[in-house]
Amino acid sequence: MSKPIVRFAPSPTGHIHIGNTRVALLNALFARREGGTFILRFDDTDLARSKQEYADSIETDLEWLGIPPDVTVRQSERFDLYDAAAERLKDVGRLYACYETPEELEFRRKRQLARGLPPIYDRAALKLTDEERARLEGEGRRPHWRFRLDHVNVAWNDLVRGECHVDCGSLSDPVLVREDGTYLYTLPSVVDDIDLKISHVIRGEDHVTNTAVQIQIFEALGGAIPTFAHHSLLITASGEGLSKRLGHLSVKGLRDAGLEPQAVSSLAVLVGSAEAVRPVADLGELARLIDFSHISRAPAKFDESELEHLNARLIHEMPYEAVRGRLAALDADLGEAFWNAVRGNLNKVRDAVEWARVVSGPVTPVIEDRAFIDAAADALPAAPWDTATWKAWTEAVKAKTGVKGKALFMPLRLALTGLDHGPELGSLLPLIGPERVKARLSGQAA
RNA sequence: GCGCCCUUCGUCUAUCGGUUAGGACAUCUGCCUUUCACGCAGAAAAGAGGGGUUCGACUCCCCUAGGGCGCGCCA
Repeated sequence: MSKPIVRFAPSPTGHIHIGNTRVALLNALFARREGGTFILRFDDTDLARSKQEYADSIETDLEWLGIPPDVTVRQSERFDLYDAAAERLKDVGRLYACYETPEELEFRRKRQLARGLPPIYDRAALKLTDEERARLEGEGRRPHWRFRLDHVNVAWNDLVRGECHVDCGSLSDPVLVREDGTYLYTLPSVVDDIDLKISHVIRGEDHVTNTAVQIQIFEALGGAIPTFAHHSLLITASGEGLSKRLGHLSVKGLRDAGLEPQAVSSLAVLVGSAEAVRPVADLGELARLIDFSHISRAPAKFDESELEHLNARLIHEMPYEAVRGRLAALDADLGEAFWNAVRGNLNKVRDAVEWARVVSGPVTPVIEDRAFIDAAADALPAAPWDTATWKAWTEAVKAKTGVKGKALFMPLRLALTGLDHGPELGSLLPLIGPERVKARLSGQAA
C-alpha cells in the first residue's frame, strides 16, 4: 500500500466525545502505522455554529490523546475551491437551482411520510421554465442548489462492511449550496478529499448513505475515489446511540475526571473489534491491533465503568518514570519506592495524593486497644528500616502478645494510616519512617 | 412509513457446514500477603424465536421479533 492520507473532519460546534475519539484514533493510528499522513480538517462551513473555542478544544484533545495532526486545514478558508467546483457542476448540468422554502420542503416531507412514502425531493425545480425562474427571482427568491443524482445503484468495497451498495433512485438530490451561497458539508468534503488526495475515508456508519452520493460527486468532478471504511457506532448501555447524543462523555470531561489518555484510546479503538479490550500503554502497539476487517458491523455498547477498570489496570503497571512529573505537580512525588508501593491501590493517578499524605502526614491514628498498640510500639525494631522491617516487627509483636492474623494487622494499619485499607504495610512502613511511626503509635497526629 | 445493516456468555467478541462453541473484561471461589487491596489460579456463564436446505446448521435461505443507521438549506 502506498502511504495513506487520512483525515479526521469534525465540525467545531461542540466538544468531541468518545465516538469522535474512536474515529480520530482509527484514522491517526492507521496513518501512523502505515507511515502516512493524518490531517485534521475542520468542517466549519456552517459559520453560524462553528466556534473557535471548540476548534481549540479539539486540538487540545488530540494532543492529549497523543495524536496531534500532521496537517490542519479549515474549510472556512477554502471557499474558492468550492466555488470553482460548484461552477463546474453547474456547467455539466449536475447542479440545479431550486426555489422551495424550507417550510415548503418540510411540509412536503411530512405529507409524504404520512402517506407511507419515502420523503424524497420530487425534482419540481428541474421542470421550471426560464420564465418561472425569472419570476421567482423577480419576487426576490434566491435559489439553493441541488446535485442531480444519477438514479443508479452505487457500490463500493468497504474495508469494514465488505460489499456495499446504495440505490440512489431512492434518495433526494442533495442540497449542496444554501440560499445564502454557503456550502453544506457534502460538496466541500468531496472537494477537499480530492484536493488533499485523501486515500482512505474512515468514519462512522452514519455516513454510509452519504458515501453513495459522494461517490457520484467524486465522479462528476473527476476525482479519484478513496477507499472507504465505515465502522459501527457506539451505543450506551441502555441501548441508545451516543455518537451524536451523549455530550457528557466528552474527551475534556474524561480528562478532567482524571482518566489516562491510554485508557480512553484503548477502549475507543478496541471496543467492538475482535481484539480483547485491555489497556495498551503504547499507541504504536495499539495501532498494530487495528484491523478494519475485524471491526464488528453491529453497534457496540460503550460502558463507562469499563473505562474506570481499564484506567486502574493501566496505572497498576505504570512505571515510575511515566508519572514522575505528574506526581511532582501533585506534590506527591515521594520517589520510585513510594510509587511502586501505592500504584496497585490507585484508580486515578491523582489518588496518589492521598497515599502521599498517609506517608508524610499528618495522619490521625485510630487506636482502639491502647495496651496492644503500646506493646507493639515497644517491639519496634531499631533503625535503619527496610522492606523486611515490617515482617520482623509483626513477628515480634505476635510472639509478645499472642495476637495474629487480622487482629494483629488491622489495629496496626489503623494506628499507622488511620485507614482500614491500603497498600502493603511492608512497603509503607520504611517510607513513613521511625519518627512518624512512633508518634502515630503513641496516638499523636503526625 | 421506506431503505440499508445487525442479533453468540452480563459486556466486547472468535468460529466462516462437523469444535467439549474459544478468548478478554466484569462476577464468584481459591491461593498469596499471618490484614484490605494488588497479583496469581480456577469456576460459573452464550448461538433472539420459528420455518426450511443438508447426513449434519451458530454458520446458508426465508419469516417474525428486537436493535442501530439513514431518509435536513446538520455534519
